[in-house]
Amino acid sequence: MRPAFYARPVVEVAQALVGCVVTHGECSGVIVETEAYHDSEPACHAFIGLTPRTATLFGPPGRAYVYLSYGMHSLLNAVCEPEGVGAAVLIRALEPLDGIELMASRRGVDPDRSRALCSGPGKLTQALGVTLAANGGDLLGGPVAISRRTGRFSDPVVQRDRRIGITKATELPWRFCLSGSPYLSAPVRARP
DNA sequence: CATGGGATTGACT
DNA sequence: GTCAATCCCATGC
Repeated sequence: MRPAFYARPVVEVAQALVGCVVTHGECSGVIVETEAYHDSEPACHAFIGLTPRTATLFGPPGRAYVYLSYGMHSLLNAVCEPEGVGAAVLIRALEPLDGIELMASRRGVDPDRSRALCSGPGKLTQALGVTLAANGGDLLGGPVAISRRTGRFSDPVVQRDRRIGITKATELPWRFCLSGSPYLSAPVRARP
């Protein structure tokens, strides 16, 4: 992935990340679901401005923004847009690729139930072993890395939907899913 | 320093 | 469908 990939409008990057591969150690998976967040809308942590918590979001693009949700789940984001703009793409679900045994053991589920491994933003970080320590790391070459589309994910069909689990700016269609994937955190909603 | 709110998940009715 | 676990951090006194 080139550095300029992330220095674009966050909604564009969110769509472009579907089909890319996230790797941490021996574990990896194909991104099948993302959401975009931007400091211009209140669902984004960066909406409140620059604070210690949001510093990573306003920093250079191509870094990992990892934060703790509900006191127990680490959520992985890719920081986007030029430095000074607070924007990131939340990685919401993966199709498991490598290290499935290890991911299953971290998740405490049967390895045969591969759809239970990474079908949610909290699940995938637990499966990959990503913690708050990854916050601020370089996604191009860091411990947590994202690489470009290959094979059958080279030219994915991506569906748009509204974002999940938020209470503000719920009308924005900033969720992106790999069409027909059985590894999503939730089905794409029917068109209104 | 005390308080309250989550970009979630899994267990349970 | 409902609900609690659990903790970082922003805010307010």
